[in-house]
Amino acid sequence: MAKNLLIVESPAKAKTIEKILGSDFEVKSCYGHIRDLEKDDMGIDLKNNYSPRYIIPEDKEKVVKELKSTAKKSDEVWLATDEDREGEAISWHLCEVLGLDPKTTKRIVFHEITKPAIEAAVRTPRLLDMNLVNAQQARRVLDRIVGFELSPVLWRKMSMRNSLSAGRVQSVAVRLIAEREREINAFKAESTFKLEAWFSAHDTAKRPVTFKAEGGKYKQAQDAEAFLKSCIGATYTVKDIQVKPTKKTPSAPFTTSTLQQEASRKLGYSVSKTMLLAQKLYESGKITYMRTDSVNLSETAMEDIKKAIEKGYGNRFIQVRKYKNKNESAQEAHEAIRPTYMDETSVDDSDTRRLYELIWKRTMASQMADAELEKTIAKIDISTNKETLTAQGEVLKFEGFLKVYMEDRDEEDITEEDDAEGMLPPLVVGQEPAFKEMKATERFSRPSPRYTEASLVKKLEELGIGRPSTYAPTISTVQKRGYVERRDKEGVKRDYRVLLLAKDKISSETHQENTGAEKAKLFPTDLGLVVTDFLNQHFTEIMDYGFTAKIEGEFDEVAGGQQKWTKMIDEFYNPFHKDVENTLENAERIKGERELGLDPVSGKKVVARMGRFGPMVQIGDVSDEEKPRFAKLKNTQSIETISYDEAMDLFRLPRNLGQFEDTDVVVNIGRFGPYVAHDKLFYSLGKELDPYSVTLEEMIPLITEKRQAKQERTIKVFEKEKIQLLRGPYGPYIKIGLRNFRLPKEAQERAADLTIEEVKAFVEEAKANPPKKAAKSAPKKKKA
DNA sequence: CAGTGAGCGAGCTTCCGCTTGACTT
Repeated sequence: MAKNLLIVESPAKAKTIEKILGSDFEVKSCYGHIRDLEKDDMGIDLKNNYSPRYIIPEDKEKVVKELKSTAKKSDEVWLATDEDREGEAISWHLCEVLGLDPKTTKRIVFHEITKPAIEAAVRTPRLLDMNLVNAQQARRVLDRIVGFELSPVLWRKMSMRNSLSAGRVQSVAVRLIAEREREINAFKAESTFKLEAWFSAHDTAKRPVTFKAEGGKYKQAQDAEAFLKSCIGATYTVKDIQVKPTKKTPSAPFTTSTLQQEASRKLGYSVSKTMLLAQKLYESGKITYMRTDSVNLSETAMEDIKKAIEKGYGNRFIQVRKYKNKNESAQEAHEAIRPTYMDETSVDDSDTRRLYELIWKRTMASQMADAELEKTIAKIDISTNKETLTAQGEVLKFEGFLKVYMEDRDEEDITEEDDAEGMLPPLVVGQEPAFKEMKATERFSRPSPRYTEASLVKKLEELGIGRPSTYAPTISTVQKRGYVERRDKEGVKRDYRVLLLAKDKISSETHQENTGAEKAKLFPTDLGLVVTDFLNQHFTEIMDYGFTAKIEGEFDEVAGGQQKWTKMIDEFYNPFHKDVENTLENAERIKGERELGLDPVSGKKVVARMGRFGPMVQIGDVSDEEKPRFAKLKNTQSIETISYDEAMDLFRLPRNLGQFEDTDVVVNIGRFGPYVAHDKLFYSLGKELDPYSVTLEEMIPLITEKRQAKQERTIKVFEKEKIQLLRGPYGPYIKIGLRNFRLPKEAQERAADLTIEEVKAFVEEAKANPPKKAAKSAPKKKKA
C-alpha cells in the first residue's frame, strides 16, 4: 500500500498521473461530485441561513466507500480535483466525508497532465480555499432555489400532464429559440436587383477565360432596367487596378464549445454525438480532456506540435502562438482539446476517426503560419454612363495553415461579398475586355437562421450561461421537456426576376428558387413559447440574458472574500420568493389563446390555444350548452401562426370513408399520427397517404395487408386469459394488455408449443426479476 | 397504441454541474 492517496475527478486522469508519480502515490478518482443537496424540502434550510443539507447520492455510495477505506490505510490524503469553483467544492466535500481536516489537508492543482506540471504541483501544495468553496455553495443553492421554486409554479399554472421544468440555464436557452422564431415570423423580405457583368479576357497561357464584375444595387426593377438600357452599345475600359496582400490567421485550438460547433458544421454531428465520441477518444488516451473552456496548450504539447509541423511541412510553416481566452466566464481548469501524441495522425476506430482527425488538424493549424493571399480589385469604366464595375480576385500566395485546416462558418456569419472571390485573369489599365452580358438579378434579404444545437451552444457561451459539462445535457433537457424540437423545414418556392442585357437587347425572365429550407434546426414548440412568455412576464430578472453574468460577478465577490455567500443568497431570495408567491396567487393559468374568427355554421368563436394534451383549435366554449368541438394541431403548425382556413381544415377529421366488409372505415389522426380504424383494429397510415384526401379504394389494400402482417406476428393467443405470444424485433415475447414480458431463451424456440401454465410461470418469473433499469428507478421511500 | 380538452386534488414531477458506466422493450 502506497503511503499517499491522491484523489482526482476523472479515472482516466488517475491512471496517467499514477504512472507519473510512481510508487509513493496511489491515485484514485472520485468521479466528480460525491455529495449533492437532498431533494426533500429543496435540501436547504431557508429559515436557518440557507444551511444546505447534503447527502451522498445512491450511485456514489460505492465510490465513497472505497475512498474511505483507501484513505484509512494511507498516511496522507492529497486533494487534486480541478482548479475551479466546482473542483474546490469537491475537495471540501471529500474532507467532510473522509474526515479530513480542511485546515491541514494538502490541496494541489494543475492545468495539464504532464510530468513537469504534476511534479511542480506536488512540490507546492496549498490548503483548501473556503471562499471559493462558498462561492460554489452559493451557485448550487441559487440554482436549486430557482429550479425548485419556479418549476412548481409551472405545474400549478399549466394544464399539461407532463413534468415541466424551469431553471437559470434551460429557460434562457428556450427564450433564445423562441425569440429567434418570432423574429423569423415577423420578418419581411425586401428585394434588391444586384448588377453583375461578364467579360472575356485571356489568362497567362493566352487561353480565353470569363470573369465577373459587380455593379450597384437597385431597389426598383425599373431603375435596374434603366441602367441596363444606358449600357447598350457601351465599351468597357479597365481604369484602375489595385493589388493588396492579405492574410488569414488560424483559429485557436478546440474548446468544448468550438469542437461542438465545428463537428456540427463539418461532420453534421449533434452535440451529444460529438461528446460521446470525444469521451471515447479521451478514455482510450488519444486526446486530452474534452470538457474544457481553455484554449491553452501545455509547453510539452507545443513542442510536440512544432516537431510534427516541421516533419510534415517544414520549418517555414511553423508559427508558435499563445491563444488567449476571449470569454470572461472561462475557468480554465484544463488544457484545450488536443491529441495526446501528434505523431498519431489518425486512429483505428472508424467511429471516432473523423472527430479525431478534425482535432488533430485544428491543433496543427493553431501553431502554423498565416496564409498569405493577394487580393486584386479592378475598376471598370462604362463609356455610356458614370457608373463603374468592380472585379475582384484572390490568389493564394502561401498556404500556411490552410495546408491542413480551414474553419467553417455559421450561416449567419456568411455575407454576400464572401462568395465573390475567385481568380481574375491578368488585366492592365486601359484594356478593353470583351463584353458578354450583364444581369440584374432580384435578391431577397434573409432573416437570421434558426439555431442549430451547436450555434445555440455558441450563443450560450457568449452570454456566459452554462458550462462545458452542461451544454449537451441542457440541449437534450429542453427537447425532452417538449419546449424545443429539432427538425427540418421544407422551403417554399419563390419567384425572382432577372433582367438581361446581351447583344444590345434587354430581356426579362422569371426564375424560381427555394427559400427558407432548414435542416436539423431548433424550433420552439407552442409549449416552449407559452412557458417562455409566462416566465418573461413574471420572472423578468431570471429570464434576463444578463442574469447569469450578474450573479457570476457576485460569486466572484464571494470567492474573493468580499461578501458572505449567505448574504448574497438572502438578497436574491427575498424578492424572488415574493415574485413566486405573488405569481402563484395572482397569475392566470397559461393558455396562450388566440382568436381566429367565427365558425360559419354555428357562428361560434374559433380559438387556438394550449390544452391538456397540447396545442389545439376549439369551436365554441365549454360554458356553452352544446359541447365545443376540438381538433389537435399538426406537428408543423403553431398557435401563433395557424390561419383561420388551416384551423377549419383540421375539423375535417375524423372522416368516415364508407364501409368495407360491412363495417365503417374511419380515418383520423391519433397520438401516433394518422391512422385508419376498421373492425375494432387500427392501422397506421404511411407517410405517402394523406388522411384528408385518401379514398376507400386506397385504404382497402392497406387494411388487408396490415391485417395479414398482424396475423404473422402472432404466434399464439390464449383467448380466455387474454395473453398473447408475439414475434417482436428481439424474438418472441409475452403480451398481456399493454404490458410485455420476456420469454427465457430456451422457451423462445418452442414458443408455439407452450402451454398456458408455462406462460403464466414465465410472467411471474419476469415480474420477480424486472430489468435492472426498472429496479433503479423504483420509487424511493418518503419520510412520514 | 389510436379517447381526451373544466376543476378538484391524491402523489408524482423539478434545478445546475462534476464524473462514468450499465442498459438494451
